[in-house]
Amino acid sequence: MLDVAATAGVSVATVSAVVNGTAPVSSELRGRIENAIAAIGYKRNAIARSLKTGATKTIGLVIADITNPFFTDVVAVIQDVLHRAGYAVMLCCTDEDPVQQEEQISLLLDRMVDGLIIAPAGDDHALERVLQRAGIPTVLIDRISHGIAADAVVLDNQRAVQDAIDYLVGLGHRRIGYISGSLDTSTGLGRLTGYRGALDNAGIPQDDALVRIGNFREKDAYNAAMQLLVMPERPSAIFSANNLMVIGVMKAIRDMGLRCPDDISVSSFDDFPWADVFQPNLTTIAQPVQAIGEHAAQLILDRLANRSDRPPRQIVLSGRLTIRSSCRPFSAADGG
Amino acid sequence: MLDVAATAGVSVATVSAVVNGTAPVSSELRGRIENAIAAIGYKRNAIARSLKTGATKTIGLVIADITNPFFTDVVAVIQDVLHRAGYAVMLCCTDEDPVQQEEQISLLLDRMVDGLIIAPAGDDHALERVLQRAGIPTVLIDRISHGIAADAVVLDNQRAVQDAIDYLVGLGHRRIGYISGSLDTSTGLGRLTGYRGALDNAGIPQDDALVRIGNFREKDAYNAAMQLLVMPERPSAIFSANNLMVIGVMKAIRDMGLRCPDDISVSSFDDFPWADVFQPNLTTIAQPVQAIGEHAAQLILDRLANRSDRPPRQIVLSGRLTIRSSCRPFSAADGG
DNA sequence: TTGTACGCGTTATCAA
DNA sequence: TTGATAACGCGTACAA
Repeated sequence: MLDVAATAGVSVATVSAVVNGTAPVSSELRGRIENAIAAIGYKRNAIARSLKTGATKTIGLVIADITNPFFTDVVAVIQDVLHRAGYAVMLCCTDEDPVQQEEQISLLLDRMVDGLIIAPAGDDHALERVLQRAGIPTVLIDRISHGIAADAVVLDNQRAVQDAIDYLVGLGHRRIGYISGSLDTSTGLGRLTGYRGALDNAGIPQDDALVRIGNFREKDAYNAAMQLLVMPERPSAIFSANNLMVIGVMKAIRDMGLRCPDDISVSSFDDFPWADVFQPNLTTIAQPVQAIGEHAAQLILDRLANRSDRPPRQIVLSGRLTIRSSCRPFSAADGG
Repeated sequence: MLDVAATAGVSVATVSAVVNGTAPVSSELRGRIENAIAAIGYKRNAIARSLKTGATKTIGLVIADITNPFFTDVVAVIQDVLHRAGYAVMLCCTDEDPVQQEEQISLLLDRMVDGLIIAPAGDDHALERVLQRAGIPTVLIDRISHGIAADAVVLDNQRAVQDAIDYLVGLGHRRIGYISGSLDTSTGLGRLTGYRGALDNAGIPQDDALVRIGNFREKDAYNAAMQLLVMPERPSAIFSANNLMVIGVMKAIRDMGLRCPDDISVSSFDDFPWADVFQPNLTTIAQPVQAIGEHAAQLILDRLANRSDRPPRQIVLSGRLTIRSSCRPFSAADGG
């Protein structure tokens, strides 16, 4: 910028004024300056700018797993909206580990991101403290941590799972296995509550042996499903609380020499783009990824624009049960 | 840092010395300073540091599509290695669009990333110029742009596709449809070359009508496959040049009332984690995503460490044909 | 309308 | 071993 000022024969203040359009400059000088900028190939140094303004125009995005199609869909939307608004986004993955989560957030905070969008891993109080000390706008997505008063966009998990289980019950299933996510998360909890609620509504007694923890991961879900499948009286249907886990469930079913939906019905949370071309066509709960991403981005943008300390907003969206062909009617006579 | 120095009763230089361990400090002062740091809750400002040192400890990662499982797998590995080395990574998506690509790179450059890892979209000369002017370490992954002399890690695309087509030919297929990626990319080109080479080796005449451009996207591939399927003498097998496109191919097959592999065999580039649990079990070319990510991260780290202008290194890895059950033997008697 | 000069939080150089 | 001070590149009062 010094160079530009020198070659244009003006002061740096004037150059700054035209670069930022912050003050009126005579068209003659503006021309000289613009020429000089083009000639030198000058680009404003965002680091120095950030140091001065205290804003990096960067926001941190923390998710559990970049390999999970649900998260990537949401990330794509968020990035799109934020980029359009002039923000860069820094993406970090926690691998569902609270320790890594703290490291990643610390990394982001070090780099002075202006805001944070987080899908929390674990209901850790550490997160609460870190966020408090950070003192920057934060929006929680997918999962919320109780005790953290922040903007959030979540799903009505309970309602969604209840719909799915209602559907299975309507098909005649009474022994429905449930592969749960980690109960340290609001999603894990909410979805399980939906399962239990549906059972209660249908007058089906709860059987704890039918509920296994899969921690939202394929491998754990595989083991969990295995335990379900070797039961003397195995369930006639299995519901998986997310997309990664249903892969594990299907592998377990295959390895046990069973077939879906002939021998066992399967349904899961989260949709796949290929769900209606590959067999079995999975009956799933599709999340409104587009809306989730847009709302999350908009919430953080609002906070960034209005420093006002108005109360946190929580946006609750609905999932949509998408019925395909992985679930079969069942009657007791089918054995099992 | 001023505050720390004040409360510890020392100069900022001394504080800096203990924070960075850059100069020996008497244990007494060190103690005072560490206490002061703890008391104040001081955290070093990375922005100011970057302004001074000229390094942001951040590297930019540019891919086409965060929704593509191949890219996400690679990104996960790269992030892991780079984080471990103390670098943050800023992820951007180009959506296969050279214009967006230039914008995203510009965004990254503005923020003074120390290095760039790019999966180029289009063989654009613009990229060459941008990179040249950027003057920072760059490694290309997946695709290379001719004329850009940079470190790169790519696949032997030609060999891999040739293996797959050889396999189909061995099964008796002679009319093999090919859904190509954009021919502006080295991958699109290399893979098509593999297809043509395999045909030549087998003495099968080239039929341009069997080659359709799908631009690496599901929707375009759907249309391309449709054109193949309505041909009077439709192909007995289709090869798709990537993972997104094979979904489109399968949708086209379904919409035409055809079945795979009964009516038509299908194979594709890129593997899926669920490929052997959902039907048809796709025969694919699996890329060594772990190795790609590790090499890419290592190359950029090397460049960052040694400013030496040693010649660019190109690492070429091999794909692995993974045979499942989406391809059937074919004889002319089968009709078609 | 334009220019001067200071400060943002660090690090690096040099002198003490 | 420690401290004073000059950059790093930019924005912005304030003065002209």
